[in-house]
Amino acid sequence: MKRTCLSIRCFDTKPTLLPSPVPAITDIINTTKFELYHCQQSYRHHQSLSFGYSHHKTIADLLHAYVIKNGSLQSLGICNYLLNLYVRKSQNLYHAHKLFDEILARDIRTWTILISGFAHYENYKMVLHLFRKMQREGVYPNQFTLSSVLKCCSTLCELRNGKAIHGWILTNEIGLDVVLENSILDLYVKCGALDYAQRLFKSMEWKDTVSWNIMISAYLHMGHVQRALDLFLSLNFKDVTSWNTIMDGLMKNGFERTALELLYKMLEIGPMFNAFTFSIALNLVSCLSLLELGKQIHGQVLRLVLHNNGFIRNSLLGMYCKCGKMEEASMTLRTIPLKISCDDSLAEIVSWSSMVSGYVRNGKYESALQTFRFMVNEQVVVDKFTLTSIVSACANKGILELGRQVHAHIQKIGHKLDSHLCSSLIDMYAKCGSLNDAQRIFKQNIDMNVVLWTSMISAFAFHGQGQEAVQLFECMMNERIKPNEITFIGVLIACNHAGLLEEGCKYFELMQKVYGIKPGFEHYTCMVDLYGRSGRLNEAKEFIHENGISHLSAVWKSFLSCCRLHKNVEMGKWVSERLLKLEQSDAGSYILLSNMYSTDHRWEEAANVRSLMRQRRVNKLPGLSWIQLKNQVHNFFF
DNA sequence: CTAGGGTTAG
Repeated sequence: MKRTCLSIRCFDTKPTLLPSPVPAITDIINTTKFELYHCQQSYRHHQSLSFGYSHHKTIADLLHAYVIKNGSLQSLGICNYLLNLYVRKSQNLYHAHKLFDEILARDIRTWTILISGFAHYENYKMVLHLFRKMQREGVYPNQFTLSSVLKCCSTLCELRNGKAIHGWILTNEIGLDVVLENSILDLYVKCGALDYAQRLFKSMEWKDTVSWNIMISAYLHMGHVQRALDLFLSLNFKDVTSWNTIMDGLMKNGFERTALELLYKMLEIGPMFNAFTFSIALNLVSCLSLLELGKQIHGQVLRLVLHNNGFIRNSLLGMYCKCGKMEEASMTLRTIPLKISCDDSLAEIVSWSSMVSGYVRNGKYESALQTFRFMVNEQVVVDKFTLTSIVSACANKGILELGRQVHAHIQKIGHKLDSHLCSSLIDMYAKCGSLNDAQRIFKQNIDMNVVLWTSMISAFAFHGQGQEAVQLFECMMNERIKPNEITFIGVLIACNHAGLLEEGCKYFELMQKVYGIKPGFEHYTCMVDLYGRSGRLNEAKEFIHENGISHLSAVWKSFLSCCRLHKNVEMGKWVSERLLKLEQSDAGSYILLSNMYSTDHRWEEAANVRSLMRQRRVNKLPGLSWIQLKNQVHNFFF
């Protein structure tokens, strides 16, 4: 039975592979003899080799063997055909490269097939290597090779190489068509050379819609939103890409509402949506948390049978994750189509890592870890994206062992720790109590960014080592790394722990005056805490009024615990009245007040607060803690 | 030319 299936498959697929331009090969393949030979061979191949060995590959290999046997390697036409077969059908670039070396008389087509093949599989180093070799051998590149090489330079941000090629084209007077000029334009944009792009754009005789679209995306990449919008609006003819580009760019620059307006406008007067539009629309929906609109788009996606598109599926998944609908997200994940091609496998990896990060984002660490275990069992590729989320889950669950295992695993497979993974690991070791390990990772990392420094500063703050945290913060500013709002939260907490009132005030001012960061309620709470803990209750009160933050209950809670710390019961009473007005049903406020009375041995008043809680039916959730001993988690209630 | 996944916040 197996044999029949295989033969049918081979015969079925054969016609698509008929190499019509090369008569010699066509003759061979058309003979029954070859067909039989091929089927027998492929049957043997299927038995001896692991599954996944495609019939295309078999055909290319057999043809290769046949060609060598018959001495047809001299025929360039056959060689190029065979090379193309390796590149396009069997996707075996290794064999293609080997064959390429065997071909003695290579023409420009031979080079083009191989170079565009490597470009297609994003092996850009090889593309550049082959291009240089080609130039050394004195072969003149054509438009196809040039556009492959230019795409490669733009992906690698190789501005120097790109400029050299542009110069070479100009001096050798190669015919520049719009397509090639657009590639160069895009190269300059991707490398961030806006001035070069503008100069080229002005000098271009013919500009098509693609050229204009590239300029729109150029302005958006540089953050010149208004210029991009003006350019977009001034276009007489806007294609789908123009609309897609402007909406995506507006969203990424923080103008989500404008992007949404344009989406509605596009529906009314613009061109038909394509797959890109749906993906962008779904991302827009997640940014704005418009779940209902998202569901409508989901319906439309199903109606148009676009749900098998990897990008769209992942945008859907991301939308549900960001809206907190994990059930729906997991449903989307479960509908991965069976057909898995080269592009789909990446999409699948992205789907899984989105799912894991979604669980972590929504605080469902246990589900994240479960998904991870499932992935390992089912041999789904776990890459650095998934690992980063998993380490973060370990950090928040305090599971040092798994965290260490993941760290060891990363070292074993030789992954370089990038900054995201490092920050996650630092955070994990710090939260699991191993400050030394956190420090070791921080020191071994070479490319430093804000998040990395912030993680380490917070790690010190977390361990009560305020002085070290502040020192590190000073180092960071010396290195001219710009702190963000989260960095300042860490620094202010550190000042709190070390009782550094003056420094805290200094940094709070620095944040606003030098770095232009508007304080959020976390910063205000830290400051109130800082004043309060130092015993300056009146200054804390003044601070609250000066900054107009008396409506924030977190601020008053922090203030109240300071009153308890300094046994200022009268002030505490006054504060708790305000607090209870703000939040009638929050157990925490009652508990704080009652605790303050008990600290001062005013048992009766403490009991009154408790009975007030009962009257108002406010329940305190019991505290829960746990410890992991020998693979078993033990829970404690308070 | 345009679309998808990760880190820091007692």
